[in-house]
Amino acid sequence: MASGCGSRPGWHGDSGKDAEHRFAASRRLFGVGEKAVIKPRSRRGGGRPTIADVARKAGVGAITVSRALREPERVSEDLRRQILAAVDELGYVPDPNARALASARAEVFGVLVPSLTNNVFAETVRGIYDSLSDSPFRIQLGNTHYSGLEEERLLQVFGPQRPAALIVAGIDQTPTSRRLLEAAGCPVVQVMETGPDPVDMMVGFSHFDGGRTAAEHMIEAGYRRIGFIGARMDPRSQRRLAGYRAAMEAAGLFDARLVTTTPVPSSVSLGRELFRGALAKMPMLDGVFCNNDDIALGVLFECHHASIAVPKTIGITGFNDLDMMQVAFPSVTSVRTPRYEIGRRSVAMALAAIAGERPEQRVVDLGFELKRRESTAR
Amino acid sequence: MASGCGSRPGWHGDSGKDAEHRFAASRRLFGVGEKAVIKPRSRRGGGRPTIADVARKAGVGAITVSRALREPERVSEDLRRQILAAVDELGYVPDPNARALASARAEVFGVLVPSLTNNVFAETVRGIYDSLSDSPFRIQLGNTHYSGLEEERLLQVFGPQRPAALIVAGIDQTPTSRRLLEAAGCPVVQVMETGPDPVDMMVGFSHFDGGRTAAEHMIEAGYRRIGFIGARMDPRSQRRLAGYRAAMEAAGLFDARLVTTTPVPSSVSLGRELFRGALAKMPMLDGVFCNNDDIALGVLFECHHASIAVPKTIGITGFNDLDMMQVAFPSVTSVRTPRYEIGRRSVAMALAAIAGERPEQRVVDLGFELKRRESTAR
DNA sequence: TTGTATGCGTTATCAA
DNA sequence: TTGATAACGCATACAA
Repeated sequence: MASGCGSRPGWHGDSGKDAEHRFAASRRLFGVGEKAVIKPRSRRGGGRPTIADVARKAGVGAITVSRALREPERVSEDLRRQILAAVDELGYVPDPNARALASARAEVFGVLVPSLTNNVFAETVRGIYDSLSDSPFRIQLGNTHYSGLEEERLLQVFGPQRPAALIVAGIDQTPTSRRLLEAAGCPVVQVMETGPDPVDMMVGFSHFDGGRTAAEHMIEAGYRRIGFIGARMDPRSQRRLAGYRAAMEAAGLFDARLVTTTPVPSSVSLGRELFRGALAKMPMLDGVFCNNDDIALGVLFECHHASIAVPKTIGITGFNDLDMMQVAFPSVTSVRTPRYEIGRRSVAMALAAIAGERPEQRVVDLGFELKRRESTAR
Repeated sequence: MASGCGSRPGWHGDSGKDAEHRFAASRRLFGVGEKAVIKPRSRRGGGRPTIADVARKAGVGAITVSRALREPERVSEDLRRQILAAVDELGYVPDPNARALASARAEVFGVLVPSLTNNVFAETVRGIYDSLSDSPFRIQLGNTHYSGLEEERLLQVFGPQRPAALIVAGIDQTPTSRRLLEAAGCPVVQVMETGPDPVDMMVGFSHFDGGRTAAEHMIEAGYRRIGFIGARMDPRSQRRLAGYRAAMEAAGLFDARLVTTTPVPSSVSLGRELFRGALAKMPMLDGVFCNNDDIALGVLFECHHASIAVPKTIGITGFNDLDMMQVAFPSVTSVRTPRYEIGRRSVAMALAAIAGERPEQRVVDLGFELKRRESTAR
């Protein structure tokens, strides 16, 4: 039953015999029995001090305590000192739930990403966390699993929380998701890509240009039969492919058989497999532009296994420029993307909007940078 | 100012001229001006339907709606149908903040991990998300950055939210953190490691055993001067090192100069560097057990660069068994760790505890598995 | 099985 | 600058 997979316990289910499990027992400490002898004091509540306790101790009204904490400058020096002392002494911490209920705004950033393990999003999320770590804002992270429906569902869950801001990956929201984002009544930042018609704000770069730049580089380096290998093929990958295709067509080199894609999630081992398939299909391949660095690494390893010379026989270009690409043997050319900075910037923009500032630009393009390395140095 | 770094805008600051920014404008739609002509209807509130609206439409009491949603079996078929219809029609979604305030329990899992980009934790977190995705529980993720103080701070922030459960990485909490965890009044699961004296529950495996197993394998394979290379050196890495040392000492092979560690965060490029340093220090090294797979991959690449034969001249063993290890050239021996399953299991245990079930075992050891590959096949 | 009264801890409103 | 009062939206306790 505690197998972790398969059947899940019911959420509200018959709470069984509540054993002497630690916290279950601690629940009984509160007002449940004994029929309150004197005052019907708070039936539940965990004994934590409330704003009223602080107010009493400081000899002021509750609202003044509230103000002293949120807008110190609006409370006189004297009272502020007293209040802060009482807060300290009692160890008072405001209840975020009560606060959200009363103010109709939670100090929460909703963040929606398609994957938690893909380094690209992990880095972006890290940027968001780092930027918010010493702010009062919490983060509500949602994993859409690259699914528009999941995204809608999560947005529906996030909405009622009245988040202070929403950060979502991508620009291809479903109509329903767009409506939900617009109805959220808070700043919205679409990240990873730039594009027309932002819901509110955008931070990212052009994946089409990234793909084109990579392909152009390989063409310039002398490669001609350059394949495209892509896994997952989410909208951004599709645009990288489109950029690759544009470059290839401009050079009169495009051939549909050069393209190998799959909706299967990306991985190094998949990269190796796809490359073998591509090679079987087009033995005269002399280069590959990969969807991302994992795929590129898989290609590189297959070249080693099959004793294919890199960059002589096959040139390789990746995407994202993970740390390992510069250390690989040979080092691998890749397109460096500003994923951490995208996270930072998205928060900065949301924060500015929350503060009522009008953004200088609603759409921020952070660009990318081609890193030329040995794998394409013919 | 929107630079994303450096000075941050004040959180409560003078909200400036609130421009015609989209959401700022939408705020004005509500009761602020016009001095309510008829009834002083809700001053704030975003017009979203409340439980009272549903109750009215369904012709029942609010509490019945509440029950119909949380414990459907306690409401008659008829009413339930009517209520659900009204809910649908109105698009009613319960306010989680109000719910948390009223019930003194938020449907939130607090999750504390030391890193968001380290694949190990990313996988664990993914397991947690997957297990909770179709439950009513939200996830509050905190990044401790491998700092005990950060952990304390985050726990202090999580506490007042009254989370339904807390999942924290590691078993080396500071005394303060332990106190906070014990005072949380909810199930607590320490993950990644097993050990004595759990705060409440634990899911993981023995890193000491993992390190020892890896070292023993290399010794059996015929390696003698086996180095240890470790980055970050968090408590778990320390224990892996201890396991390695135990095995080496048991075989009479230990030498302090074989150990190369650094508190610097792990990366493939760092692995390469550390290995060069180790080799400079101990040229007769014939094998290395790495802290993790990133380091191992860096070692492998350096071997390629320096034309060192693997596994002949140098044997390599990694830790965690990332997908790429089996594809690498040569494939790399590694210790497979159940990180995703740890995430799943931790949630299952927490959920069971929430349901009042007594755990069969408070400490669950999910073990690990040594994957023998070419890199140690002498 | 259903409803009534009340409280959860905080902030908005408005008057002092 | 400060405070009394009334929400905020929902769930608990208890009665019917």
